[in-house]
Parts: sequence; structure tokens; C-alpha cells
Amino acid sequence: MRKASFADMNCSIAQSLEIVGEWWTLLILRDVFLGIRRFDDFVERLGISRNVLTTRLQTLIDAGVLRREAYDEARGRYDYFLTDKGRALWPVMTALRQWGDEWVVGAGNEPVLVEHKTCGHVATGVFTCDHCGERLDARRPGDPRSGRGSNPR
Amino acid sequence: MRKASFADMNCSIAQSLEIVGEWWTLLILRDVFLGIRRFDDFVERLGISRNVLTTRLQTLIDAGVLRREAYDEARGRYDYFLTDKGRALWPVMTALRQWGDEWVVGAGNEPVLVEHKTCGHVATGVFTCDHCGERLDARRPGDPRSGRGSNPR
DNA sequence: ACGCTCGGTCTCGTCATGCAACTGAGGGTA
DNA sequence: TACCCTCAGTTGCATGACGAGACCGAGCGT
Repeated sequence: MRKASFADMNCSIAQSLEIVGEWWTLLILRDVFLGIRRFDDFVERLGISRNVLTTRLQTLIDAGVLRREAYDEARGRYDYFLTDKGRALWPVMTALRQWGDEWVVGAGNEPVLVEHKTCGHVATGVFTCDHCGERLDARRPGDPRSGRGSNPR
Repeated sequence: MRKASFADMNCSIAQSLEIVGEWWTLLILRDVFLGIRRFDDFVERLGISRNVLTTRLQTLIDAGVLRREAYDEARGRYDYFLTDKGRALWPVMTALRQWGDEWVVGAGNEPVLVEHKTCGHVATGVFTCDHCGERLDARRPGDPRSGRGSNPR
């Protein structure tokens, strides 16, 4: 039996996970965000097996999240870069990192801090409404459903 | 060979993925956010196999993301609810959904809209600096590294 | 000529997953 | 009493994904 696919679910979370939801994929992307570019560097930093890395990179390239560029055409040596689509995953990475910092990682493990270049402060990203700027949160358990539009199946 | 674990990586993204990074897990949580509470409803909506659902729910309970509560003690019927830790995953779900809406889902699939109750508008969440309120983005490829603090390995 | 580096591919054994049948307690119906 | 139904899992089996490490091949350095 094949592993199930989310591709036919009419839900953008399912569609997203179809691309970045596999084991290792988001860690590979984390390293790309940190500037890692080469096959063997991923293998060494992550401890991922080479065959799985090969398929994950290919999946991400096929999905348009990464771009492969030769830095030594003759020997077939490549760098992997984020595309715009890949760079747009930054909020996902940040949300995951902040959740881990706040709820998972024990004391003694210093979180990675992000400096906001513009204002110079260490920044925590917060989700705000693009309309009024107020901070957004999940609806409380008792609320009626806040979603509307198509059925998120 | 066992599936590799990210638990010993000193990185909160890896720690987070150890909990929510498995196949199916974020889709289960999406449904919990939408108000699904019961075993057979997850099975039917997701098409997940029952044994996998069992282990995923248990993992999430062990991690403190979900809470199980009997609604019919005699017959062993349970509801699954989000804890505060689980509800704190809302930015992750939102970031994934918005990425999917913008970059993955084709035209013709209407995204699920979220109404911001306070201001009454349909809201798109944006990541902003908690200090100055300016919108946050990933550093551009050429920038020096923006992370500082412990090595995010 | 020789070894080295890099970016993979191949093989093989083990683990996770999907499916479907089964279980077991209690309730409803006849 | 007998029978079926619902719900929340558990069990068994077949298959596919994963991990480890060996291997490969092109070109460079010496």
C-alpha cells in the first residue's frame, strides 16, 4: 500500500504539507535558510541518509521551492538555493521555531535570536491582522466557527 | 533501522517537528482546530487508517498538545481537545495555510477565509516585529546571517 | 598514475503505513 | 432473550519508505 497523498484534498494546508510535510523536509529548508547549499553539508549537518536527501531535494526542486545551480559545471557540483516560493516559507519556519522556543525546548537551551535589522531589536514575530494591525489568535473553544468560505476538507 | 529522531538536535524547529512533523499530524490538528473531536470523525474526514490515528493521537496527548476527555465514561467514548500548548500552534497552521493559498493552490480553489472578529474584516495574518510593528521577512540571499545566539544545529 | 572530493546511486535489512477484519462494551429494537 | 448497531480502538498481514554504508564516476591536485 502506498503512503497516502493529501494532494486531492481541497485544503491549502494539505497541499502545503504534500510539499513540505515529509520527514526531513523542513529541516533541510531550515538549513537552506541558514545558508547551507551543498549536498555533503546537508548530509553532515543533518545526519540524513544520502538517498533520502536526494529524493527530498528533487521533490523540493520539482515543487519550485528550491533551485539547483551548478558552481562547477564540469564536475557536476551544485548549490541549492531558495526560490521566491521557498523564501515565502519563512513565516512557517518562524512560527515553528517560536512555538518550540516557548512550549517545547527546556530551559538551558538558548533559543536562536533574530535581530530585526530595521529597528535593531531582537524580534519575536507576531501574527497581526493586515487590516487593523491587531494581534491575531485562534478562536476560543466556545466560539462558533471562525472560518468561512469553502469547506476545508 | 529505526526512523531517525530529531530529539537530540539543539534546535527548536527540530524539537517542534519531532512532535508535529510526522505524516498526518498537522492535518489532525487542523481538524481539531476546526472543531472535530471524535475518533471516527477523524477517520472519515481524513481517510487516515485507524491504527495510525491511534498512535498520532497518543503522541499528541503525551506531548501535551491534545487532551482526551470522556463524554461517555461507561462506553469509553472520548473527545479530543486542544490544550493551550496546542492552541499555540495556530500561527503555524495559519502560516502554512497562507503559504498554500498564495503559492500552491491553483485558481478555482477558493481559500478558506478568516474573519477577524474585532475589526470585522477578512484578515490575512502578517508576521510583524513585536517591537516596532514592522513587517518581518527572511533575509535576502546576499545578507550576512541574521541569526545569532546558539548554533541552530 | 594515484588518491581525493563531491554528488550522487545501489543494495539490503528494518520499520512504518494502509487496509480490513475483529473485539468489546453498552444501547436500541423486537 | 436475541439481534443488530455504534464507537473506539486492536490485530494481522502485505507493501512501501527509510537508514547505513558500500560503491561509482568525473575531474582535479601532485
